[in-house]
Amino acid sequence: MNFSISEENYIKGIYHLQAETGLVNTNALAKELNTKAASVTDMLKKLKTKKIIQYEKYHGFKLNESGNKIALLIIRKHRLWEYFLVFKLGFNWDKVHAIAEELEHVSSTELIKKLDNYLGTPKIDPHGDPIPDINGKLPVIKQINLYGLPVKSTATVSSVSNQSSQMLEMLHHYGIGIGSKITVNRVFDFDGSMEIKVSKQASCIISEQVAKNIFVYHD
Amino acid sequence: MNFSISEENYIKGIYHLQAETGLVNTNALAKELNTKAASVTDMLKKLKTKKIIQYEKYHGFKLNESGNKIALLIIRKHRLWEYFLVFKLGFNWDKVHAIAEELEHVSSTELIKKLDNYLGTPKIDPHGDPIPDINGKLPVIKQINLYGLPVKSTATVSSVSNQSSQMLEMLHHYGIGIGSKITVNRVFDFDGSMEIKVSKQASCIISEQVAKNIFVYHD
DNA sequence: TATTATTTTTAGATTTGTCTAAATTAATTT
DNA sequence: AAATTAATTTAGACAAATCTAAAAATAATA
Repeated sequence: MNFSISEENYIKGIYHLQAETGLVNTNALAKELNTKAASVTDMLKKLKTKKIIQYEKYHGFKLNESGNKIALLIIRKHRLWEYFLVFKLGFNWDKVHAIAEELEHVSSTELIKKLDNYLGTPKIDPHGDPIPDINGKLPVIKQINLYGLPVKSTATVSSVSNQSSQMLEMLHHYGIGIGSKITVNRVFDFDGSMEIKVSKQASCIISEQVAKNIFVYHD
Repeated sequence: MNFSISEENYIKGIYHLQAETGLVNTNALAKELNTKAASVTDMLKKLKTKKIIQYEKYHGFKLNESGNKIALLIIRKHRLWEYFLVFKLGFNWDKVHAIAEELEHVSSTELIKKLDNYLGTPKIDPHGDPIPDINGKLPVIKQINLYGLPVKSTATVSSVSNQSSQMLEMLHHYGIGIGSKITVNRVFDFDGSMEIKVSKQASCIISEQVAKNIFVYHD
């Protein structure tokens, strides 16, 4: 079945809200999509006839199985485009959302297949969110602490627990960001500092404290 | 000023038709855009109030100066995306038009700036059509015959005069396509055949006849 | 030039997505 | 449990883009 851009935005909106609350209510979705409750009700009727949602008047709604799959495939497009914008075009990760909102509605599935391949089928987007696979399955990403990563092994940065500006400044200095590939060269027993290699940069040394705030996953 | 996707498509349609005939007529544009004459008339009124076209009822229409610039900037987006699809994602050049039709309506100008830079500001798209610059100026491309290209100089393939399947088969064998970079190593006086290097492939030899059907431009 | 044929425009309807205001249902309080 | 408040839906309107059918203007031809 085919969906309009507006329908796709509603599906995505429901997906994000139901993750938090199970059943979604009209006002919440209206707020999420910057629209009015009456518009939401109109669209709910349409999505119900298209058999994408479970919906009882006055009693909330949520995506059904096929609705969820559609949502995940839209999110897949969104996150692949974000990855492209950041790691190929050089955008900052905080500037790409609005552009990806537009790109995600380009319909060609062949395009997304080739884009995914071109990017090396990444598992995580520049914000640290997992990228659903071609079947709409979210990858299970075992995040481990960088400090626990064995010497000589390589992993990808997926999140950072401390989001303070001081921490972000450090990370920027070391050239570490979500998606960076990190290899541990050695750990110094004296103070727990680690010598690591970030992507294709020269090796550097980070403190135990910094390492413990960085989470990575094996590819 | 902002334009809807539909308005952009009309502007582009007028641009392409006026190149051939000067003034465009309603039926021709309706055919070009797969729509009805009445719909065209409606849109013409709107484009006239937006001061994009010159239009006298019953007497044809064409883009004015600002209309032309808008058209060229849309065409710029279209051709940059086509270039991306072919040379980065690996699409065949004959499969990319429909996808670029969608991508060209993504609105971010920063996106196009960065895409252009990422692609190396190409001057010509995979179909051999020139790519307007950031100001909507079409590059003037001096096409010269590959056979006349001096030894040791490099140029980019822009078009092929013989489009027969036999010719295309040859070009495919040599890995030559629109956009390929060709360096002339030497020319054999005996039969006029040329030793050339195509992009990053190993050198090969093509006949004078083949060379004379290939047109290139200096970057 | 008068008539016919073609092209273009107008008038009015349709679809999609949206809105406001009023009505209905559900939830909360007294 | 009745009254009040909040959430949701309905009714009806609107804008954008499209269409069909009819009217008007232009072009072609006898």
